[in-house]
Amino acid sequence: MILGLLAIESNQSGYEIRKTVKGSVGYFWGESYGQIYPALKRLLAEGLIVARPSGSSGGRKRQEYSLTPAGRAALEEWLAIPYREDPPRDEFLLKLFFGAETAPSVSIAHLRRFQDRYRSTLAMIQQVEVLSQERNSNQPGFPFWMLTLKFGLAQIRSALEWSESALAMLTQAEQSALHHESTEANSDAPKA
Amino acid sequence: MILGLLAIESNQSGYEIRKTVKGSVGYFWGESYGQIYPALKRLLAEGLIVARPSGSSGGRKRQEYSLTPAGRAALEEWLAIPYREDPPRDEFLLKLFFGAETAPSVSIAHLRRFQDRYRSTLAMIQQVEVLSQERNSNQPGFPFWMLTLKFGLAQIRSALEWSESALAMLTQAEQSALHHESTEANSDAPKA
DNA sequence: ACACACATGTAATTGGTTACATGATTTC
DNA sequence: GAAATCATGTAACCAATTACATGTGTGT
Repeated sequence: MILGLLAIESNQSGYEIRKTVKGSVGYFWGESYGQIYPALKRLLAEGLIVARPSGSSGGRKRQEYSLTPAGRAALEEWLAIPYREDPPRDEFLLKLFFGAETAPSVSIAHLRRFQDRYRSTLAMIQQVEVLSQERNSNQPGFPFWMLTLKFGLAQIRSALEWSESALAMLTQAEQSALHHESTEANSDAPKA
Repeated sequence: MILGLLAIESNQSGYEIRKTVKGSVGYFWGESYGQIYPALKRLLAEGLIVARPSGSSGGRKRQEYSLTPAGRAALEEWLAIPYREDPPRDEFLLKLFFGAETAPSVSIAHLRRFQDRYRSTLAMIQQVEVLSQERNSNQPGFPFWMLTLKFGLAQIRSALEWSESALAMLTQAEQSALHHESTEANSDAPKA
């Protein structure tokens, strides 16, 4: 990822890379500082990037990195390797799968959280789309960036559609459960 | 996950749990033996499950596990905790994102691989759907199982749709690239 | 006789997060 | 002068895969 980002724009610092990530590949690839800085050192040691101190624009002294020819080659080599997908781990789906082992309200809460998150990432991606179209449409990578972005949009939209029907089903189930309860406990006439 | 599976069906061995996983939650939650057996030991030590040796059905002597009341409580407690999503890491999208840094054929290859995989998981899930409808439709968990399954179906379908248009775009780009090459090198009249 | 499915486990290694530590510069 | 942002890094810890190790019963 670092090599790729430096290929698109060189002379970035570790801090900057982290920020660039959040604004571009962030929704399908995240890295922490604890990952980036050691990685930069390693890449430097392997001669895939070069460092250059730069007049501290912000706070501390800052290192800017760029690709070396070897780094460029390593990037292309890596790109050609078939991607591997690691075993999926979706805690949301797992909890939903076991929904029958607990109260319906629990699953409903998960679903609402799911919707909230997806709605906000949808908004974020749409914003990135607009900004990117304004500023990057002339860059060679642009078509590919749009491709990944469109993928995200499609996935999120289908997820949100699904979540609507899922939520409808669950709230209905909860209603009938409450109804059962209240008719059963009717003779007690509870106040709260 | 183990607690959940044992809640649905008790008296399962580690080996069996692994198999059950593959046939049910497999496409959104995977575990390896190196994860399951230590976890079973830990759960046993914590008193959340109990072991009982069972007449070796297959090869070696076999341990069957079931939930204890404490395990049941722990499961419900866990289900109530808001799910957390860990940082996404989609190598496919990352490689596609950097598509402009390499030959179009590379990205096309990734996309084809993507389609192949998704088509086969689609087929698998559809098969699970049919089997589950035949055999589990009376179980209390059934509606939730269908929910997660429908989610998978929706995601895969939208991914495949997207991949068609993406592939169309890339093959077109490759064609025009080839065309350029041949017209540019026309005076040389290459044979291969 | 051989392979395959049943069955359980461990060790090495990797990959990655989280929290901590530090500190300068800009902005309010 | 406080807070936010720029900026770099390390250490502790955890989760999880992979490969290895072992062994039996069943079907062909």
